[in-house]
Amino acid sequence: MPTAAPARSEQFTITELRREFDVSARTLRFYEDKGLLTPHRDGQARIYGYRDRARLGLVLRGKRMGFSLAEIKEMLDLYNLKDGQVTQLEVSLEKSRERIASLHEQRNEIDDVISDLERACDVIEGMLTEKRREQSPCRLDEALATE
Amino acid sequence: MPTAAPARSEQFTITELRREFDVSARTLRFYEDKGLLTPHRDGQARIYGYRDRARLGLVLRGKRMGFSLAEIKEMLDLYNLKDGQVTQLEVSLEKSRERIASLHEQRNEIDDVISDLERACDVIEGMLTEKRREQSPCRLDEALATE
DNA sequence: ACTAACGCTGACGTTAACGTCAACCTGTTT
DNA sequence: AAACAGGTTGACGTTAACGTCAGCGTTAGT
Repeated sequence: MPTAAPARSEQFTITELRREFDVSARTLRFYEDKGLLTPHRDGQARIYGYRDRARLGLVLRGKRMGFSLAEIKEMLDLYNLKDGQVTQLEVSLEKSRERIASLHEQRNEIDDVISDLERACDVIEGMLTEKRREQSPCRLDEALATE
Repeated sequence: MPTAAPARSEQFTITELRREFDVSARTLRFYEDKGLLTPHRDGQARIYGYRDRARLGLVLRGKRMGFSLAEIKEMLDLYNLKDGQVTQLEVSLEKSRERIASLHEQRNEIDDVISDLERACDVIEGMLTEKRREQSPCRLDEALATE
């Protein structure tokens, strides 16, 4: 009767996972040491489930955003409350909100950098059109002039 | 009167800068080694100008965004072309645009994480109100079982 | 003159996040 | 049986980004 779980095993070996996400096996084992992944075993071999696969995706996204593995773990643990006490839930809620706030800040900084770089692009384009117009017939002179 | 204005010197000592930005002196010297800052000297002592101060701000912003010092240096060098050759300008322009594109991606990922966390907050809040009313079992993992 | 504050230069230590390598097991193919 | 592909566990190496510490030189105040 308790065959509620789908017999369709959505399991991955370590190489499957590492190819899909383009990471090394060493990295996956390292993440396991750090508690970011928790595959079970078939004998000695690791077997990753759907959950681990999803978490790995989140870890890598976190990394692309510049978070440390410790920070990422903290964020992941927010999804894993299962049956926390009320106080634990409250703490998690506060942490989530802090994280959200800092992410908004980060977003704003990114916006700033983007507009900075866009202005820089405009300037470079201006320099390029100007440089191309003067066709530099005397390149040698210029080269010699600028020591 | 070719007197340079040393009266209100826009110069900073290492401790002034480190206090303003809350970094260590070691860090400032390290950034100098890496070519991110280029203070001149009064005898042995470093003297930072407005330019260095601005660059330091950009470096720290870049760090908050998760960039390595090498990447930050590349971005800073985009502001420093002065009078490059045409090909160099073209390269810089392309690099700037790539950087802008990747920043847009990063921004989108941040948005994704933000909405993930906001949903998690909603779920946690739901669990809290329910928990406070009665001692019912909670199932955050099922509630979050996105796909 | 002495000390305290501030600054400098090495040089070694540290942490995070892996890479690399050796040695081993294990099932499958040749 | 031998080799091979894929997996495992240590253990040590590496890089980035600093921290820390020792030793030394200059002013400024007492």
